[in-house]
Amino acid sequence: MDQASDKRAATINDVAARAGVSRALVSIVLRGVPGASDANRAKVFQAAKDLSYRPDQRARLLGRNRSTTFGVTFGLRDETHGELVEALYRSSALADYELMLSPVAPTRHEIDATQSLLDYRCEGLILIGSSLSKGELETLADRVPVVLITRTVHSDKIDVVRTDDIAGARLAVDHLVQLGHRNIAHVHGGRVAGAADRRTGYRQAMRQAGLDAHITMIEGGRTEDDGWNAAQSVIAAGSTAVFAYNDQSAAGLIEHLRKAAVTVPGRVSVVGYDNSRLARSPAFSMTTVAQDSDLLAQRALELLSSRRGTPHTDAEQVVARPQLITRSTTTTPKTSVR
Amino acid sequence: MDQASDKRAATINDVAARAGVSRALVSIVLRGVPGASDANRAKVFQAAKDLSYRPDQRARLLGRNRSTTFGVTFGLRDETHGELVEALYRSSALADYELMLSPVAPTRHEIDATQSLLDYRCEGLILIGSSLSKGELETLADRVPVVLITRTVHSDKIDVVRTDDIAGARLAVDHLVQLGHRNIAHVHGGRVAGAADRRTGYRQAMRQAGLDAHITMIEGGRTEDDGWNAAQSVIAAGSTAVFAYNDQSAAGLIEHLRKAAVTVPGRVSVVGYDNSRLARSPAFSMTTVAQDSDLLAQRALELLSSRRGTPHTDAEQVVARPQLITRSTTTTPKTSVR
DNA sequence: CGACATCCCTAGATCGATCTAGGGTACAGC
DNA sequence: GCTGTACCCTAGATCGATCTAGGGATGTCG
Repeated sequence: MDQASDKRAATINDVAARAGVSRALVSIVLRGVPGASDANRAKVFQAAKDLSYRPDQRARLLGRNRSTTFGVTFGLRDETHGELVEALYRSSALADYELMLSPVAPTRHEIDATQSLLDYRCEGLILIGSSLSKGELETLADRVPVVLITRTVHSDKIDVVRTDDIAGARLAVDHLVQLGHRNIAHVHGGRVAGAADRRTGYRQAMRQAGLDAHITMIEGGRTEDDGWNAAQSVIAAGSTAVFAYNDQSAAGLIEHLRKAAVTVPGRVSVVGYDNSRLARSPAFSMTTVAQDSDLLAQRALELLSSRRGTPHTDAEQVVARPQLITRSTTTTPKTSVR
Repeated sequence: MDQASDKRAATINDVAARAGVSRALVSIVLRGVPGASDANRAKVFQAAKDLSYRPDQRARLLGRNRSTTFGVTFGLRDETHGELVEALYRSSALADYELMLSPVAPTRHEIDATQSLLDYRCEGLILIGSSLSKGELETLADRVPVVLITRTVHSDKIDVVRTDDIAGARLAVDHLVQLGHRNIAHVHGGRVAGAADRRTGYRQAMRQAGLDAHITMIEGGRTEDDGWNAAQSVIAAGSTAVFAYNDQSAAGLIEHLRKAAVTVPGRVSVVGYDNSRLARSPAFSMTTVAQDSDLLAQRALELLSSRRGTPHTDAEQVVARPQLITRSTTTTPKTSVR
């Protein structure tokens, strides 16, 4: 009989009929707003339970334009994005927000991903590591509040929540300097979100340590492959330490160095970035710079919800402090160079 | 003026007014169904373009219960799930399906993930690597068509699309056998989806090669950590080759072996599973067994769309052929054991 | 006892689309 | 000229919720 009866799921009308009250009262009770007697409250709850009623989100969202649904774009291939998404779900469960996910992939452009979220009339957009242009971002921001995580942009329409990547890079380099390294190279991230700041931080720290002459920029990227490909240049440069754009590229780099019989950290120390699963895993146990995903997620949600309904006040930049996590891919240099 | 006017997005009424036709005609034109003159078609398209109109998905879905929206659950931490999701988006773009994503994570149980999809009244569910019980799956299947990818279950209510993991495991083992290995261990996946079949395939292949006596099961799992932790047992067992549950655990294993000065593939050959980014990357360049994500995705979508409206016919099991990809973590055994 | 506030509840409009049913034209065939 | 038949178009119901406005009760106070 189950198969026959549940052709359609129970609606609010079914619940109202069973409880012997009006549709509106059911809505009142189930939303938990005042305006119903205890007796009726109980009846409605019971009826809803009996019918295992769950409100239809499509209708609920359509009903009143305060949807409390935020759209999130993220890169399917990017591990750290996954961790941020997790953090967003954690935070949104505490508050009363619904999230809607829209992935970005080589075959799915970010602009399509955001469009799909707008089609559902999300009340706000969280873009993780966006690579949209400033113009595209502002067009979006004209329609709906937008918060960037992990990426920054100079615009008074767009809030940004990010880690201080300059400081993060400096933490990494300072750590290496304190260990005694001088030939410290940076395998950078190219045009990826955050890469510019990490380059800047690297340069600053090197200069402050009086190591201007040792500044060595090596072409890299986001992926293991990019790190792998950078290894030859690292060896050629005679570096005793490397600060990599992120953990993934650091991992590829380490693999290649070890394969070339350049031990890590024996001959070369490596610092990653993100404290991703890879860095935490005993397989790498990588010294790295951690971003506080939970904080970033929470602040992003707070910003969005504070924007709802309000007209453009000035955009905010929330900047979180990074943290160095020392593990076993860094040590003192074996042979003092120069 | 932009900021002022677009407080609300354009609706179908706005388009109708601007084109000087009825709401219904706009709907007809924009859905591309017959029943409008060329003249009006042009007018509607123009009006829609002028207003940069995009239909409201909430309303569209609510309108008629043929929603063509399929829900997808996937593990945020699982790389291969990401690749399947990508493949699903690729396939669904060709056909006319919308996908709605719902992630599973340590803090977000799969049952919540599916519930959220049902709240949007998705017309079908695609569960990637589900770990729900048969009972839970069947409860879902009573409400809406369900297709499992990567995981299997014996039920006439639930379609399954998967790779033949038994055959995949056999490919891996046969490859090692042909290279001359005899002490071939299996670092298995525990209770993870597909793990049982891979164990079975391993055992079958070993027996057929007359290697019953060398069957060695080593506790593993899905992650790099699991592979890392298995390394000691592999060494202790004196294996010259390992077939791992997946690429991630293979990667952890390889790391640990190399760290222990057990060269790969010099002393130990390793075969992974999934042909994930990790396996493809030059950092590992791993021999592995590939699943055809695009085929799986396409078949899953086809199954779901064929189920729409139709009552339960018998569930289907689509089984795809795996493919061995030989790279550089396998070679002939250096020292013939025994 | 009438005025007024409070509390509980419901009818009906509304959100923005789709779909059904039926109303006009225009043209062909008898 | 009448009927039939395409073809094009629209009014209005519908989906399932929320929200507004207002209608009884009941109680309080002068």
